Amino acid sequence: MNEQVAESKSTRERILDAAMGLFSAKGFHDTKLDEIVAQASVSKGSIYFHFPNKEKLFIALVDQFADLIERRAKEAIARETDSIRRVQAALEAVLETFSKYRRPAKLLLVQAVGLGAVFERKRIEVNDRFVLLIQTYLDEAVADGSISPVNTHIASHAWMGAIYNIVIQWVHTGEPAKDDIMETLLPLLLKSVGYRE
Amino acid sequence: MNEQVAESKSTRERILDAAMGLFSAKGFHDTKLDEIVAQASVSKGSIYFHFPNKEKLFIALVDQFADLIERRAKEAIARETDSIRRVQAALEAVLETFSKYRRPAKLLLVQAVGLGAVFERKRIEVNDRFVLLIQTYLDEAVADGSISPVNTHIASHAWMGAIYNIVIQWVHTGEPAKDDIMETLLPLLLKSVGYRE
DNA sequence: ATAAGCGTACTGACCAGTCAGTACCGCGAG
DNA sequence: CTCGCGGTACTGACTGGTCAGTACGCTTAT
Repeated sequence: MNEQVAESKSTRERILDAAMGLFSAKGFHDTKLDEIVAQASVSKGSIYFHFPNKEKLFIALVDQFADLIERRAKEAIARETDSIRRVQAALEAVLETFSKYRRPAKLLLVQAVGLGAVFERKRIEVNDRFVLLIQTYLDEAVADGSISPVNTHIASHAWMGAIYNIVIQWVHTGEPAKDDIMETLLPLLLKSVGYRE
Repeated sequence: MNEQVAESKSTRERILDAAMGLFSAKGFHDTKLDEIVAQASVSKGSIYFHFPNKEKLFIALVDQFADLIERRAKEAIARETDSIRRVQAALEAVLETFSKYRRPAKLLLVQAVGLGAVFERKRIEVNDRFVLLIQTYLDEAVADGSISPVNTHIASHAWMGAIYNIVIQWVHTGEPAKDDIMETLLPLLLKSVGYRE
């Protein structure tokens, strides 16, 4: 079987863990492969056995976390039927997931920005995935009259930005606390599209 | 005199111009000093005469643009007396300046992120400058009753994020058009803190 | 003269990526 | 059962290109 004994995860996982820790803390360029080698207690060749290059290793981490967030959001949405509650549930799920996984959050929101063209496209792709998700349910909410008509495309981009910046702030300073975020940001976003609770 | 003939700006400016073009398009790491040398038609020695190193050259560009934005915002604020109109004027000025200077906008909002610790601190410093500016006048607006009481700290961070993300989107795709941004984003932000026009 | 301003050729540290080799396992043939 | 075979997972010393930064020299203005 491909079971591993308790003290040692699979090599691939050890690499991913170490890479996540280092990339999220120091960024892509300031993290040397040799540091990942040391941290993960694997050999350099081993990294290149599991990943084609440093860039793809980084992207694998981004994808992994983006998938998780999207899955959580969709699960939360599936649990609700009312359109405005779906929006709310998705927001909660996203914030919940970000705050639960601080290092991946930093990787996705900070360290994945400002690297070259390849990463740029990735970042936009991930961003657009979430924006589209929000927009779908905002449109639904407009259609059934829960909120006033707005440009939902701009609104959803604005929402993503607001969420990102608050989470980035939280990632760096630990402030504001998770509960404060939920209590302030959620109503703020809902009010921005004219929803009265 | 240190006047230059019409066709050639000062060397320092030519360096800054070329660096702005390249950094904003390709990012910090993907821009080679030799490319700046070629683009600016100056020598490498010349760059190192005017700037201590590549990093400081980049930071000089960031500072230059951040200063410009802050100046424009403060000018706009000075022209108004009513607190809510001040907030509005500052927002307009910031968006106006971003949309007028697309390349510097990309430099500040995209390329200055995800570089190492040094740049990180710079980015946070700049972000906090703007957040504080917004927060000051939001607090004023709360105090005089123009808007309902909210956590203005979180609100101003959320606002910055919303603005950033819309501008980033615009920087990449040219969409949404400047006027759409003004017409949609401004009311959206004001509504988010409970302001009724 | 002398120094600010600039040009050019050079250096050398750094680090992603390579590759020849090792360890170990399951499997089918004799 | 055991021996050869091939495949997978992994090792780590080594390489070679890249590029920020430097040394040093020439000019022109004062």
